[in-house]
Amino acid sequence: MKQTFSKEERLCSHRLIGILFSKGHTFHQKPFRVTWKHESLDFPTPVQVLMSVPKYNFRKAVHRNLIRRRMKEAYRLNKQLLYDSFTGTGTQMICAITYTGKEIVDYDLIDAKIILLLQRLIEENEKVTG
RNA sequence: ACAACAGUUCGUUCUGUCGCUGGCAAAGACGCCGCAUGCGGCGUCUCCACCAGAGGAAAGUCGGGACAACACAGAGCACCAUGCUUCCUAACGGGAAGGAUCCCGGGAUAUAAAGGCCCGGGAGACAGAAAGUGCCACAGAAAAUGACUACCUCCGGGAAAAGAUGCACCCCGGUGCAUCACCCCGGCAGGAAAAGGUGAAAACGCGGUGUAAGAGACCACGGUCCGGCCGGGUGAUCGGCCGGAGGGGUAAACCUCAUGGGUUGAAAGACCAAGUAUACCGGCUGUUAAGGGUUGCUCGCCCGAUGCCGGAGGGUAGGUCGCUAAAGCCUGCCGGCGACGGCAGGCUCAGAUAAAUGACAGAAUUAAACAAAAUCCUGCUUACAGAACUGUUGUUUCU
RNA sequence: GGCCCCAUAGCUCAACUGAAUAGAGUAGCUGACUACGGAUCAGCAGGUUGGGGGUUUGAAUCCCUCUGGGGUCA
Repeated sequence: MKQTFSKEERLCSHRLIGILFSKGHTFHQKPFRVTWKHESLDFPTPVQVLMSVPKYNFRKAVHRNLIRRRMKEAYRLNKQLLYDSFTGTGTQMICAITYTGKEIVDYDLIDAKIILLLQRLIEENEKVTG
């Protein structure tokens, strides 16, 4: 099981980010807000994701970096759950995870909540693919 | 040894597993080219290893630059900034050393007081108020050509018991009249700035002479300011002598003087690729031009037929460079009180572009403070657990 | 990343080039009016002028610095 998090797995295109936030679907998972949309990509990876911590809640760059790195770490270690549900379906997805909590949370809690929202995304993907 | 203050330096480390960004070269895949047909070259991608990977403040964006574009010919006005001296620096509103002023503490001398002198510590945007304008509430006579009270002179009036002088009468000490002094009231009069409750601030301080009353009007002592000469110092300035002045404060009020500043900032800018609309509406002009050109204005300057300007709208939002070898860092020596500079040797130390330093476990002391590069450098300011060193002061113990 | 602006009573705003009690509307409290409430009338309270420092006799105002908030630039 690969645990990498390379550039192809991150959402970098300005154009796709604009499409995602204007036309994507949204749900909430306690400290996070998830925006997702099915989209065909130029890369073989099943999902492209971006992580964001808004400046409104965390004024200092150090705190934003800390939370975003914990989110990235949790996604990197658990993303195989999501990838397994996409194998063979041929669909691709773009997704944004925004931290909406107002205080800094430990890694263990972030890890548990990331697993929950990945399972929700798997359900949404199965609705489309049947 | 402990505590306080000041300054300087550092500001987590190691091991294992997984992961991120850049570099490097070996290997593999793909594409192109050359031919000697399975080898070479070039480009892109992947990738085992290996190497490097946030700060003293990276922050605030406060000051100054480098660099870039614009119109980097030029002139004037306006505007802005700075303001003791010398030095450091690429430059600065930064820094070093010094000077004067002010404040605090102590001491000596002297005494009417203020002040000055010596020692120690501290502070500040520290040019000019003697070029001009404005302002200085309330209180107070008055806040800057000072005159309200009180004072003096002059003028007018009043009062009269007592005073002085002169004249007259009675007749030998009295009476009457006039004038003066004293007293009171008044004045579009003058003098004076000494006393006066106020105020943040009151027209050099104090003592005398002087005068109608007074006053730096004059004198002694002291203090402030200006100019000249002599001496010390690169200079600010200090000391001495001579002459003069008497002038409230405020320039982080306008202002004056001196010095400096063109404007805009890497979303600057250069190149490549892709794509769209040479469409629509309104306005303007014919070469001695309309109009335009990231300077506040005027002049000047430049562009100006593939017409220009404005409105509304359409397209793109990818890549390369700028982008890190620099006013660079470390060590040693030399010069300088110091900031700093010079010489020699060595080193190469993030370069991302939705944006990289993390997670977990263990150990050292245990959980480690403040806090994240975005073109770069330099200073300032602000935040900050802990550690080390140096100096000063105080207390205690030992010799 | 650069540039610019703002902060005054619980709320919305004044106070012009410094002048001594910082003012108005609304909200609040008390009383009057009313059978009760609203409206109205009278009165009261409410401010470290975002924090700190400086200039000045005197600062909401002028200067410096910090904090918080907002705008703008391909």
